[in-house]
Amino acid sequence: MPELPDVEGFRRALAERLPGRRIRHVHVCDAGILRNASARSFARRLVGRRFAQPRRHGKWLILPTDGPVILVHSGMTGHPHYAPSTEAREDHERLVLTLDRGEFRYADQRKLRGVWIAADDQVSAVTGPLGPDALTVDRATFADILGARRGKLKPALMDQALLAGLGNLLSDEICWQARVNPLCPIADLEPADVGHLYSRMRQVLRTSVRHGRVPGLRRWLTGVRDAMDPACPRCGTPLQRGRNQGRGTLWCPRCQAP
DNA sequence: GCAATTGTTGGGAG
DNA sequence: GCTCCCAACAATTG
Repeated sequence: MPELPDVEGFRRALAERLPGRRIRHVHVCDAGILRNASARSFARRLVGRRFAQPRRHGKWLILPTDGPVILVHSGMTGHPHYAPSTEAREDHERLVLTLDRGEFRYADQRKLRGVWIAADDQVSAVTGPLGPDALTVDRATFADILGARRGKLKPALMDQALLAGLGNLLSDEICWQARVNPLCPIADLEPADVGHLYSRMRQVLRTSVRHGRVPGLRRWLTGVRDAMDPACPRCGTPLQRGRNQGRGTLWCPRCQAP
């Protein structure tokens, strides 16, 4: 399910357990999950290392050690987590690092992304270009990013190289709350629209991070988007469905008139 | 069987 | 170069 809020939840949970733990043993249950190393070299480079404080940039979870850095991208179904050694494994557990106390585990049903290893100064070579993190970007930078972009709003919000962390659900939610059409050309936005987008983005992200995921609140678009014939939670108008970059897009034709 | 799903990537079109 | 769209990746669900 991961978008930024999920990954931030993973990070916070790991931050309480991982720092200082030493890696004793590496068990790669499914080598397909390792994207830039063999199971053998992955293990060789990590055994004996000690975890430091986990970080996050957009949807990337960054797990530094006193040696290399482990990079996790959860795709749609990945779940990095800490567990006591005695705790039963989840389904689709792909990687288990036995620590001096407990285990770091990575479970992932679909394996759309996975796990990378890199030297500390090679992180961006793995992640590729990333814009500022959506949770901490300031208002002026946000406006500058949109101002420099030519096309439609939603593809820009979802472009990780522009702004890191927003996915399909969050982008729709933010546009709806800001009452801006997701397919609107950015050039047509008023300065006030950009301001609303920024404010709603902050609010949506804060609330979502508090929930550890994008919540399906009744007064949010997320609360109705899986309904058969969803209506706008604000005005009751039947919502409109579209397709954008192969993903479902949902908006209110009245509140978000193009 | 078909379509859809909250992730990214690469190729190709305009 | 920028922007956008599709197919692909994989597994499951309606």
